[in-house]
Amino acid sequence: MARRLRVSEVSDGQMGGQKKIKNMEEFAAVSGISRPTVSKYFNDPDSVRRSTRERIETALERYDYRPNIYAINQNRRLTKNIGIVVPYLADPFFAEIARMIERLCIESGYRPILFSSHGEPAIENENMDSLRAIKPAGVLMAPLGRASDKSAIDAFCRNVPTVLFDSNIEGMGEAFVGSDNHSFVSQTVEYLNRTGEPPCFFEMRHPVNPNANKRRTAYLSMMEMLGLEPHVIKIEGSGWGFEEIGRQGGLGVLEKKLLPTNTVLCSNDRLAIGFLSACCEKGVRVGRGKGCSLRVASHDDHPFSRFTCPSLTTAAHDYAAVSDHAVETLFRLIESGGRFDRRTESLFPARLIMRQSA
Amino acid sequence: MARRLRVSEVSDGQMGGQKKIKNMEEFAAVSGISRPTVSKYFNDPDSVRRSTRERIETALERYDYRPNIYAINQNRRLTKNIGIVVPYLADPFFAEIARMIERLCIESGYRPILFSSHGEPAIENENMDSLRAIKPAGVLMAPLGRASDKSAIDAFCRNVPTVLFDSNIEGMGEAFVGSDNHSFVSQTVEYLNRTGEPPCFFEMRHPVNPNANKRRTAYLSMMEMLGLEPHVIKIEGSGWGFEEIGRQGGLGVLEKKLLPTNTVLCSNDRLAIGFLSACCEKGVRVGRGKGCSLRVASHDDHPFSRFTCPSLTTAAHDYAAVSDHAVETLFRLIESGGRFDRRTESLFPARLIMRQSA
DNA sequence: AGTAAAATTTTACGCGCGTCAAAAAACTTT
DNA sequence: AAAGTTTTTTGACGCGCGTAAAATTTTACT
Repeated sequence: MARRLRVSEVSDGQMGGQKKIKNMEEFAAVSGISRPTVSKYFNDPDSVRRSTRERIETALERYDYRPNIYAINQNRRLTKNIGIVVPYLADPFFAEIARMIERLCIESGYRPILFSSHGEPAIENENMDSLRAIKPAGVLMAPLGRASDKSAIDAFCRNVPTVLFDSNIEGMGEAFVGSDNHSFVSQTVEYLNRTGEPPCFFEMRHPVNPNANKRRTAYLSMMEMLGLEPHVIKIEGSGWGFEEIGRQGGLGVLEKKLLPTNTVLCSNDRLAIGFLSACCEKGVRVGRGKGCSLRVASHDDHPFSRFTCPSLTTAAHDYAAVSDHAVETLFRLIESGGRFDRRTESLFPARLIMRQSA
Repeated sequence: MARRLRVSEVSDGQMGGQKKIKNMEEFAAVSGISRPTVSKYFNDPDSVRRSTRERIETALERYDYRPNIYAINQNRRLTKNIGIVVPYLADPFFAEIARMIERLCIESGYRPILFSSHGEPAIENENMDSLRAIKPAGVLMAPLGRASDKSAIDAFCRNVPTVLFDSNIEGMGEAFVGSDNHSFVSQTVEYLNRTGEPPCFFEMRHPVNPNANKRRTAYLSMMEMLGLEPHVIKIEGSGWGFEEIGRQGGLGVLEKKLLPTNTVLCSNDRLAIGFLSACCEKGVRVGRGKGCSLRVASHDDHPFSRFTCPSLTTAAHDYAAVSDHAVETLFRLIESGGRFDRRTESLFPARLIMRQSA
């Protein structure tokens, strides 16, 4: 009854390694190792003796067996899954950062699983439900922000080891990793002020993302520090179609000539892309050369901002640093059993990218 | 021994529904239904009597229990997972179509899982490995194209019910759903020719995507049909950074004045975005108005093409039709046991979007 | 060679659920 | 009310693997 198979019994005669391995039992038999040891090998190849490891790996080449992931996850207390949640995957910024995070997870032997909330709180909640179902070792989450169901996120973070990134929600998750908005704005404002008229600040009246608020605050304090009068232009619109909102808002201020200066600092690149589109439509030449009546700058270094007309001067995220540190923090969190003694916030500074628009 | 728990034994006294349910056994106990019947309910709520269903759902409200997904998938012969593979998620076109496909899958009670190949064949192969591991009911795959490891994809499609979309690989997968490239090109060429000089065709010398070849062929046959002399401009560059490739190529042809006509038809929008960026840099005014020396059009209706300067005239995919039909085809395939009698190819026509660039 | 330490094998149980067959109970029909 | 039909319950097995304890083998070391 269930006695262990011996090599000779499962040998495939003249087929030479064509036998299909159904489970770890059979694979252990053909590799001449006991199943528990094989199991140990798959959990950590270095935990078995070298000669054992080599025998397993030899068998692995011949029989291509892979442990059933569902059986593994059912029995392990912690899976190797890592959830990644971004608010809006159609934004190349998030696609890019998700890509870097995925790669780092894979390199460390984890299985990243990517979710997008598509800008909708209901989907964000669904994603958290899906995440609970897969019992991840940890989660890296960039929340929607203002629209998020705060209590749902809070409850989630209490159950699942979570590191927030990009967009901070006070007190939630075991840590936050993001960009230092003050660094972004101080560099753009300083540069614009040094090379021309001081900028007005162009943003949505009801931004979905908490970074927007920090950027406005930073703008105001920067202008005060420089002894300049701030001007904040708030445009209408809701949702995640920032380019269109920026375009409509841009058409509005250009038509009504509401701009107090010849220099516009947009809260983020996607808004700026829309604003530049509006300038083009209105025949307003943008840039710092002669013949140009307007300078436009922004924040984020969105993948497309290099290709706007004119190319967009902006403050760049340190994508690599943010994703590296977020992943590293999550790994530390997992090793600490899912809890930190205190919540940490890590902010990375921006790098000014000077292009043609300002 | 393992005798069934009765309600009274698991009642939580005065806590009123706070007891944590560990498994289906316990949930069956508190709902007063046997475990096999509860199991049946979760597989198909309509397969149990109405009164039974209501008792289960009442208990569900009080105790929020969810079956362990790993145990389910281990025992079911077919999971409810559906794999979605796109070649490059940082391209908003794919992010958009992935979003639509995800939604359709969820609505039908499946669990979509999204993978991006990030433009690299090695990752595409890794993704197929990951997909095998999760034993999906079916897979919707947009392959990399020319760079794909064809034999790996072929082997994969033989094991897993797969529908290809966007980019066709002859004979692989049980079906293909995509756009009709001829429809795209015939509309743009016809329009450009009717409203001005006939276009030259601007493309990469070694396009990664098979649609590019079809578009060139369509351009040539269209020009022949109209009795016009075709001009194909092939630019260098490799990889998935199409905008930068288009920009470099654009700078090249503008500097060397290689354009045979004042009208350029780009193979795709991302190339066109780069080309427009080059025009801007070179001070070439693009559009159909006076003062403009160049017209530019393209194909895809990329999410950003509305915001280029000037906005891009292009031929739009029928995103909805392609994703609808791809998902529907996959569901039919799953119901047919994973095989079709013959491979079908479904192509959807384009819609011309006239904007400012041509 | 002898002994202790480390690694492996045996043996056995458990995870949470799908699924089956037979028995019991609940509805339906005339 | 009896017979027939549908649904549920009971009891049991299996899925593929993690894991623990005890027995055994291998390795390292004095």
